[in-house]
Order: sequence, then C-alpha cells, then structure tokens
Amino acid sequence: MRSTPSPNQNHLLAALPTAEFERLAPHLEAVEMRLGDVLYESGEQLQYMYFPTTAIVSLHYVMENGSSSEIAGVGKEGAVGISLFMGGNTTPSRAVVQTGGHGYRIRTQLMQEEFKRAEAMQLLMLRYTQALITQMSQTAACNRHHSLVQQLCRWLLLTLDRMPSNELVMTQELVASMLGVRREGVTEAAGKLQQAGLISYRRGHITVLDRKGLESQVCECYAVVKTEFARLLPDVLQRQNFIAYSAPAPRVAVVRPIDQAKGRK
Amino acid sequence: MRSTPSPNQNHLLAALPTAEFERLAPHLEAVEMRLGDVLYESGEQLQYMYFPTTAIVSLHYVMENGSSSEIAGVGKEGAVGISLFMGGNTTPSRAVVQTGGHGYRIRTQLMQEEFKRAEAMQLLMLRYTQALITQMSQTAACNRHHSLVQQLCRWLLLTLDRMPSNELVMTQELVASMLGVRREGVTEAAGKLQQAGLISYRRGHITVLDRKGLESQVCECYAVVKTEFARLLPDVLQRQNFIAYSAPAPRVAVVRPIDQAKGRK
DNA sequence: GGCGTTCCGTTCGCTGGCGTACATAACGCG
DNA sequence: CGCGTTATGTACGCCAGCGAACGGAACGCC
Repeated sequence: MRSTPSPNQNHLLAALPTAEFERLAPHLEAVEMRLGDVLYESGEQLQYMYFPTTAIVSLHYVMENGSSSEIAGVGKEGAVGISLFMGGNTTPSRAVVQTGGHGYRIRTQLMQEEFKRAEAMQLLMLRYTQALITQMSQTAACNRHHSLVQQLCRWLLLTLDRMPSNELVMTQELVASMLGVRREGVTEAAGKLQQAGLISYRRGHITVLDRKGLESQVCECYAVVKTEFARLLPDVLQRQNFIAYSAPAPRVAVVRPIDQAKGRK
Repeated sequence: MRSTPSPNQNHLLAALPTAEFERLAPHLEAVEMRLGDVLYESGEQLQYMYFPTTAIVSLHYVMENGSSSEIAGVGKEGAVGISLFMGGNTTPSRAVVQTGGHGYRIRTQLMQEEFKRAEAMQLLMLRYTQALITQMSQTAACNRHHSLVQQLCRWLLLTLDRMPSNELVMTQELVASMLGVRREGVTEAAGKLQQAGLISYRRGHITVLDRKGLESQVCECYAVVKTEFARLLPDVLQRQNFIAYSAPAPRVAVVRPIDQAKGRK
C-alpha cells in the first residue's frame, strides 16, 4: 500500500510561499477520493475546498432530462470549490470523482479566511479561476464545433496530463457521460483511435500508446487550455520537486464513506 | 439625440455603496459602443474595464477554422474585462459589441487598484464572475444537448433582458455567429418561432411579441442563469431607481473610432 | 471453473444541422 | 426612383451522432 501523496503534489499548494503553506498545513486533511464520490452536489453548500493530488475530479452539469456533460476537469493542477471564495458558496454544477486517488481538503471557513488575507493564496486562486474559465469556454466552443474523435482526444490528453501513468482506469460509459455523448459513440471513436495505434484498451482500462499521435489528431482546444494554464500559473511548476514536505503521516479520511469498503485498514 | 445614460444604469456600478461609487465616478468615461466594435481581441492586453449601460457585448471565441461562438453575453448587468483582476490580463476570447449603445469604462490600473482595496467592488466583481461562470457552463451544456430552436429562445430571452425595448436590432447572420451555427439554421428556427406567433422580424430587426411563449419553449438553461444571477447579485436590483447621478455631462468617447461615421456631431 | 454481471461491439433507421448554391426581397443611397 | 447592396428564403444531398435493441465477451466472485 502506497503512502499518501504529499500536499506538494498538488501544484497550487506547492506554489504557495513556504510561510503561507506552513500556516495552512495543519488544517490540510488528507482524503481518499474514490471513483464516483460526489464532493458536492448542485446547489449544495460547500464544506471544504479540495486539492487533488492523484485523484481527478470532474465538474459536471446534469440536465433535467438526465443527460450530463463535463464543464471542466480538476486534477493536481487545481482545486475544487472555487465558488467558496467567489461568492454564493454553491454552484449549479456537481463535482464527481472521475479517477480515484488522493487529495487534501480544508474547511470552507479557513479557506475563506486565507483568501481574505489577500496574499499569495488569493492571487493564486484568482489566476487558477481564470484558467478554469478558459477551460470552460473552450469546452463550450469545442462542444459546438469539433467532432467526437477530436473531443475524445482532447479529453484523453487533458486527463493524461493529470495522471502519473499512461493508463486511465475508465469505462467507455463513463467517458461518454463526461463528454455528454452516447456510449456507442465513444466505442466508435475509441475504436478509430485504437485502429490508428494511438491507444489500446480493455474493459475499463484505456492505455495511451502514442501521445504524439493523439496530439496530431486533437483540435486546437487542448493547446489553448494548456497554454493558458502555463501562462497563468508558471510558478506552479517551479517549486515542484524540491520540497520534501513531511508532516506527521495524516490520517486519511474518506470523502463520502462508502459503506462496503470500510473495513480495510 | 438622447443624452448619455447615467452610470447607474449599469447594475454593478449602481450596486456600489455611495462612497465607493463617488471615488470611482471621476474616472468613469462615457463611451459609445457601436455594433461590431471590438473591445478587446484575443490575447490582447486590456486597457479598460467596460460597464455597459445600453449596449450589449458578446464574449466570443473564434476557432482556427474561422467559426465562432458566444461564450457569454454582457449587458447592463455586468462588466467586460474580468481577467484584468483575475490575473493574466488577457483572455483567449474576444469581446465584440453585439448591440450598439452606451457604457462607461475605466482604466485597467485604476480598476485593479480599486479591486485590491478589498471593499465592495471586490466582492461584487467576484460574485459577478461567479455568475458569469454559470453562464459559460450553461452555454457549454446547452451547446451539447439542446436544439437550435431552444438555444435561440435562450439567447433571445437573455438578450431581451438587457434591452430597454422588445426589439432587437440584429441580423440573422449575426445571431448565427453568436450561436455558432449556420445562418440558414437561424432562418429556419426563427421562422418556426414566427409562425408560432412568438416573434416577428424584418431585415435586421427582431421583435418579441410573446415573451411568455418564448419562455415556454426555452430549455432550462435560461432559468438556471437567471436564477443564479438573482441569487448572487440581489443587491444589484435594489439601488436601481433611486439614485440620480448627475455628473457634468461627460464627453462621449468612441471605443474604436470607425473611420466613416466620424463626422457626426 | 462455472455463472452472473458489467462492459463492449455492432446494427438499423432516423434526424438535426451542415455545406452549397441560388433566388428573391428589403433597404438605403445617390 | 432606380440600382446596388445586403438580408432573407428555399432546396438538395450529406453525414455525424442519436435511440433502441441485442449479442457476445471479459472479468470477478463464489
């Protein structure tokens, strides 16, 4: 069993100046996020802000007729729950864990106080929000104009960038609900990519074989989002590897205690 | 010729406490915004933040292949240029005047300073940004799941809410570029609405005859956006009518001096 | 190692919106 | 008032993605 990843694996936390980070550290609670966990529901008051390290969270909008689509994804490069400092404290969207893993969370109130200090955290969060807005805009435009295959490529690449390996644990059904399309559509699109030798997959696992190949198929949207993140959050990549955070191994909380899997230690 | 509308006609400016508003007022410059004026181009440094009063601005994303779609619209309820305080100071989108009219603008630097004071303006702007995010998310989802007719209804209603009258000065071609669809598609959709007696139009003018009727056709997205604005910016509607701002009639600047129309007084 | 469940593949007809091409009609300028 | 310009109407074939339905295959559990 691997140990819990350090908070520094979240790029935003890692980008904080040491002083600010240390102030926050005692309040960071390690959490395990399991596939399907709902961090917050549409319209629900946010209790925590989440900083994924190895997990990936999907911000979703679910329509009245039940169909849904992803508005944006959040992984180690970001944070879930920005509306907690933007105002209103809720959103009409839902946050669901798309790839199981770990992360940290901090209570809403503490985060709000930290934000109000108007120091590094505030700037960081605002810039991150700006980057998130770009991602949403691009999703809107991409939904309108690009083919399913292109969108699948975009989604795969964005997800891959948040993963440690090149294998996604992910059913086609799930991918379909992310993209807001039919499952059969994903089967077909993924089939094309597999035939082209770019990916291979089996029951619930998608492996990217040829990243460059995917990049050559993807629409511009991927690059726009990546570029914008790099521009807005350049510092985020710098402090990365040279900090060894070693807090007393925190207890791991589970986001939404799922009955069954409780008795494992 | 009507006189320039007062800054209070912009809901955000009107929602500011008197003290803050007065501090800003001397720096507010009245501008005329004409159809097609570009307030800022993709990637361009923002010189001003704009507060429309009677004009409507469309935030657009233009794809490499030339097609485009609206990400969000901004009228008297909002402001153009949020990235100026979010960070980065540019966006990958473009802001174009969609309905000619008036507004006010303030220099980037002044606005940034005001924001940093962390008083009412900051809170207001953050909440507005949150509302804008909702609009963008909803656009993304709507693009994916709803029919052109529904989207047209949504767009008409959102635009109508920003207009003083029930007539939009707008060609079908322009509407098409907003929605990111073909012009012919708009002709067809608008035709249906006209046959249903909900709207009527002639060459560049669309008149809404039956607002309730449109609301019965529209998808949920319209209500979600409206509700979210009302929730996040309730104060905005309160100070509305009871302030009579009377600055010395400001000189009207033109956003992007369009050659031809210059010689009018 | 069998069995049930979950996931994936494939098919068929359908339709909404696309691309193209052209006709007609309204406006506005001289 | 006529003429050019610009906006709108219509038509045709096309295709991506939808909806529904079903068969088969992989995995995981007992």
